[in-house]
Amino acid sequence: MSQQRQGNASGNAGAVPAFPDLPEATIARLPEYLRALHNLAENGSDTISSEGLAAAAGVNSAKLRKDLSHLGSYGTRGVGYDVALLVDQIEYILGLDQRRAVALVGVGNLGHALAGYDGFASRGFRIAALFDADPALVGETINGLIVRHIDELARAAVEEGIAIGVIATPAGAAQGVADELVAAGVTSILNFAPCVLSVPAGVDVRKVDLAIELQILSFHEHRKASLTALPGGRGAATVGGANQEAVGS
Amino acid sequence: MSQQRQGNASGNAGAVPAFPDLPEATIARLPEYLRALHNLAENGSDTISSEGLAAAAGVNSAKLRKDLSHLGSYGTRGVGYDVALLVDQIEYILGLDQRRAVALVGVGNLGHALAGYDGFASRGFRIAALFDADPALVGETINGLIVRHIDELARAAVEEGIAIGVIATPAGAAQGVADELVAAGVTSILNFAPCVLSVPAGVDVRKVDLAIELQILSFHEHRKASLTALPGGRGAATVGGANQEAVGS
DNA sequence: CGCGATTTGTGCACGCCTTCACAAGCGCCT
DNA sequence: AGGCGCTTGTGAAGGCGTGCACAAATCGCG
Repeated sequence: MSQQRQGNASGNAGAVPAFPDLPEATIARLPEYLRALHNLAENGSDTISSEGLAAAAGVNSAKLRKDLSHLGSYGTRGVGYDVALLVDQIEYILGLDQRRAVALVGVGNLGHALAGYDGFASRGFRIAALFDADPALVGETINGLIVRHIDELARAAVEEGIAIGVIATPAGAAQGVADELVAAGVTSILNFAPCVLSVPAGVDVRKVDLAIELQILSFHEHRKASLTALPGGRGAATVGGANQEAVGS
Repeated sequence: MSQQRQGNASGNAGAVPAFPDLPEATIARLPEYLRALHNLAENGSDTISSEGLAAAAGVNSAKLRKDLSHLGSYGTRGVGYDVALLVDQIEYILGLDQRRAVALVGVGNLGHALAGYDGFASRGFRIAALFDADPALVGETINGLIVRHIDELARAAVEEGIAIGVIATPAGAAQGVADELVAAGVTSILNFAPCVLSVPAGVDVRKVDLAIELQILSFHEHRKASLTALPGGRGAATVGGANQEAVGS
């Protein structure tokens, strides 16, 4: 263990410390740990055991320890992890120390809510610009930001240093918007439109489809119902574990 | 292959056909296939090859074939899959043939948008009731539905036959709402609040945290940036594949 | 009717992730 | 100073999911 990070040998002043390559599954859980740690810090905890943090994040402790060990972690045996230090570590790894600017395209029903969602601001992001193709929406002010026409995307992206784009348009418009985002230099896209996006290599896309989540739940409902209906089936109340399946590939 | 399903031996008239237990990963992809199939059906396609459907759903064809084979699927070698038949199959498995009633708790910023999101209605769900704890919001009409006070949840849940609940409250209120949902007989919960819910066995919880998705993208931005900054690092444009990572455990 | 082209369904191997179990390390108490 | 209890970090095993590559099956055409 004890990866680089923290005063690395080469006289290089901080920054760019030969990036550790973490398993994707671990990366997807880091934000969850971070949230739990922030809660703990607010409650005045200085240190936390893997058991305690795991409970707060909804995972088992072995998984948590292995995850943290991947980033050359700083725990003390017999004591636990230093909350403040761990927060800094994870925020650094996730690149949250720099407040990233996000462009949101599509301020219809869902986009409007996202523009006003304070969970972004409170967790390291700044919605820097809003766009829409509908002239009726352009000019409207949401949360102190003016909705601009999508044609201004390229210019605004450069001005604001935007690297992440959020697509909240109807499915039909999403691919076009994605192309424009990529052309404007955006290299990460969060897609709420129910469709597959095609983007060049080097651009990351994550998709969130609200209906799909419900459909997965519907499957489990269907399964549970068919089990209880079964002649010898044991009751639903005791079937299956209460697994808190989190989203994230 | 050739699982049960479709005229099973026992004289059982349809319904409850000894539920096949599919891998979770497969279940999470079925809704994606379903969406692609609906698109194809609208375009007038009668049959589709695994290659074609895989492209439309953004996965590789081997994976798609294996997924479909798990549900004792109906493809014809040399031809492909019957679109209409496959739609029926998947909708049956997902339990979408019955239009499921959903209760939405919390009609603040995000909840308001979810209440108006037509993607739910168009994909097999009916938002049957809206709830909030804030008296200022109770009584408001959204999309033809009146917001009720949360105390009415139990009664409404029974009346409407609600089995799925959506939590769109602040994190602090989420656990309490979850408890009330469970008490009202809800056995599946979609949680948008950034916190871990604790529920009894037999209740399924899926979590969607919008900020987490951004944080994962932020990590990749950070990684890409540190690679390009590296002395011998190859440019960002060719680093990493354009992997369309979908959400879902 | 037979043959070739095409596409499904799947056996198999590989790699990732999870989980267990335990040695190593640290602090505290005597 | 020494020992004891607690907690981390990790080696190893097992399970799950992915992707390849091919045999089996079906259609269309001559």
